[in-house]
Amino acid sequence: MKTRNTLQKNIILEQARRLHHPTAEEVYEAVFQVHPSISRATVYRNLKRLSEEGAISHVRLPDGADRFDSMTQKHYHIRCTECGRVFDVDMPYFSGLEDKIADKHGFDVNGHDITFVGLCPDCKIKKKRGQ
Amino acid sequence: MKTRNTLQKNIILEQARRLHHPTAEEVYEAVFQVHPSISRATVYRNLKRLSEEGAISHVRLPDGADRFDSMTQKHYHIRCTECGRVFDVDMPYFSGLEDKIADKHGFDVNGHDITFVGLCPDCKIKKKRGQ
DNA sequence: ATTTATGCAAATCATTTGCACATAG
DNA sequence: CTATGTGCAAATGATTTGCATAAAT
Repeated sequence: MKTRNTLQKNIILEQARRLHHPTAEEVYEAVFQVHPSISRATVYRNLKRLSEEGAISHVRLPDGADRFDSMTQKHYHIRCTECGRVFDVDMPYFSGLEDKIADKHGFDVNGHDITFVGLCPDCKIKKKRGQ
Repeated sequence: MKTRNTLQKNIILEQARRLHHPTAEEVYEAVFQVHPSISRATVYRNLKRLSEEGAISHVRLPDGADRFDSMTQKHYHIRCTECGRVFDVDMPYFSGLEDKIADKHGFDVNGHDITFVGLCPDCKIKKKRGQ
């Protein structure tokens, strides 16, 4: 099946790129501002297609809704336990990590993900203020 | 609030420990065999309590339902992309990993998780047979 | 006796799907 | 023209919650 170039798809890509690790819902809200007849299903479908086509990447985290990222190279993420926001981690990617475990388990290891959790700078300040 | 020792809680712990990285649904099914009046809500509530109390650990993965693990020390997991089963990874825990990123982001980093994905030995065989 | 836990059904949250209609190629 | 995409509403899957009743301390 060849994929088409629709108005909706373009706006969704634009907003997914403009926002910072948005969830599908956040993309929906942004697209809604400029194209109010958009439906959530269209946003979900296009985010899926766009990541299959490699225009964005689909970030699945161990908690909460999936997010989308304009940075398509492999890298790690950190999630704030307080506000839930997600940031890129500036740490080199462990390209050799898979090989270290393959033999021990008999798995064909295809990839890995590292997710850090912690308290982001903004939430640290809010917490300090609160007490 | 102090937590009570109920029949249900004991059976849930026993089954969660006996099974291998079960989902809540798998625990429910196992408990149902011995105590058919069990409700899913009770299973979810007790798995949550048991992991808060440290009897089991709550494993959140970037895909699919949460799982529970009798191995309560920190360690990594690998998930088969074909059958979805989860296994422990026999690789030393990176205890110093958080420190490496803290300064660059202003986060208070509290932990990390590594999830590997790949094809498990059983699914490798099934795939080979299928073609 | 009092408080916590259970079972049920309904609610919630993220995401997917079926289907009739619209539109890009 | 015809296949692919859209919008809607309903379905799905995982998990949580409100509430009346039951059981543990």
